[in-house]
Amino acid sequence: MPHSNEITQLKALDNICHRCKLRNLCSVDILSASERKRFSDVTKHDEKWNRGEHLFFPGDQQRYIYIVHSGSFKLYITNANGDTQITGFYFQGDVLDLNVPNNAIQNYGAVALETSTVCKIPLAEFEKMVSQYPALLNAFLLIMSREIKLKQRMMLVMSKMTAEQKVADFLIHMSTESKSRGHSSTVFNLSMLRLDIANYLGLAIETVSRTLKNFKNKGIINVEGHQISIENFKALQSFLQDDSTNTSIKTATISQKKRTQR
Amino acid sequence: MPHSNEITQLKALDNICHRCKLRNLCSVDILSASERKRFSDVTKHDEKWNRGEHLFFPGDQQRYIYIVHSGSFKLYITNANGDTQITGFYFQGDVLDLNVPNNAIQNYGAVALETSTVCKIPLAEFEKMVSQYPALLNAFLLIMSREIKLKQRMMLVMSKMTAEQKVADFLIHMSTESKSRGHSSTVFNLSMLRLDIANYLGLAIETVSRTLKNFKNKGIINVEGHQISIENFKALQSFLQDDSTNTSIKTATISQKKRTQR
DNA sequence: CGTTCTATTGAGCAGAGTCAACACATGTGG
DNA sequence: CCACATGTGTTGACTCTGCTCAATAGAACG
Repeated sequence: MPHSNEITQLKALDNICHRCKLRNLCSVDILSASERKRFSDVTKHDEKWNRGEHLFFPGDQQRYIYIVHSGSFKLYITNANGDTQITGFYFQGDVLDLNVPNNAIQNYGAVALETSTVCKIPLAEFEKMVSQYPALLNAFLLIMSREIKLKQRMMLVMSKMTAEQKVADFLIHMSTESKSRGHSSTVFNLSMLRLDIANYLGLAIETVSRTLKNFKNKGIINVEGHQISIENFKALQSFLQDDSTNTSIKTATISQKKRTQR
Repeated sequence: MPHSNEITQLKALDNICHRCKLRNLCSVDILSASERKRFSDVTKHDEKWNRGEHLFFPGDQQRYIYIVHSGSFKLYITNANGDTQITGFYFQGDVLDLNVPNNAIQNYGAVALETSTVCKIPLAEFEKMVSQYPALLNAFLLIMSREIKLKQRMMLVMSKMTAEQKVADFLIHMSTESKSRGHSSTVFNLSMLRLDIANYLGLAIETVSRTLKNFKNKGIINVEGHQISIENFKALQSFLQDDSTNTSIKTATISQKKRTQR
């Protein structure tokens, strides 16, 4: 293959990968041009998944690492009882399933929340590359570390927050995610169902519905189906603050702190 | 240094590290003799920590990886409000803080639950070794992957289980941990306080106390302070099973399934 | 051997779950 | 293109688990 052709390909690749920004492993910042070329060659680009389709199932033997190129996915685990717990939502540029050692069987599944595209890299190839290009190791570590931190944080959210706080925290989180991808931090789309939000936060779906309504009535947010706009960001944040000093919109609700720590 | 001397040192090291078993990075199975020697040289062995002392604080800049050699630790995170959430307990052979990229500031702390000893490895040295010895990468991946899985599982525990189920699950978990270290799976010591258990599971301390009492009254466990013995393992497990088909000891309690999934 | 930490026990309350009915949207096939 | 079915979301009424408050009892430590 002539050299000029490779350059052309690489430019096209950069064009595609550009959208994935810093979370993407083949980011321009991390790898050299030749490394990227190698990466690109082993990657399957832009495969399409429809809403509700599984990227992979619990019990599958894992052979790929997935990078969300457009759209969104939910990750969930199940236990012996068939209870399921959504453990995270993944958007453009996020990396799925980095944490499964080669050929291990993962116990979780991933489902598209809307029409989405992913790039996938064979796990074996990826591991080969990690040992060859030390620059990758850091990116790798960073992603897994981020994953652990997010999960630890969710443990706190689940055990220490009231329903109101959980939903407020979720909206702030989604806002931040939207912003970090160059979109609006105040107006965005919740691609997941109310049921998914409820499951993720450890609430009943009715509670999520009521809480959103409540926020809307107070003028803190505007919500029409899956379309969300945050009208008063500070009010949302104030739900997460403790206590007494709280001068927030909170009117009737006697905002009682939840649980455990006294 | 004469060769025979190195051999002697290595034997002594193996003797120490033997206890750490498979979770330990310097395990005999993973590294060659020379690699182990190198590892040993950069490791500070067997430093002692008393109950209540911090191995590290939230906000510290991380410079070491810690391996629990004896005793136990709790890991916790805090948020802006000062709420704390215990995210895990760590015992002999467990690796702490593998997931923090070099020089990053971690947002969690670790506290000794009893008099304990740890080996510590400078993070920089460790990363150097990972890039040199590919065998380490796998061990590394495995540990982080295990960490993520545990946290994901705790999300499910916290959002889907009743208080009774949480405590039952915790006891089974502790039993498994004890067994995996070559100790008894039925008689063991809970080195953490009731408060820690409660915090970890997202319960009030009173609820933990009452649930343990309840299990004791039913003859499922025997508990005297921190000393636990499990009298009826199957009964404990049956709390985690769903439903109707449940032929467990559960007598009066109308065992209602919790939350969300219908 | 008192002081402080930790754990137990009881009483009462409320946040959020369950159950149930309905509303709205989307999609499918006759 | 309408009728029906199905999936999703909202709202109301009621219940219950597990939290809060409070008081006391052990353990541990200096």
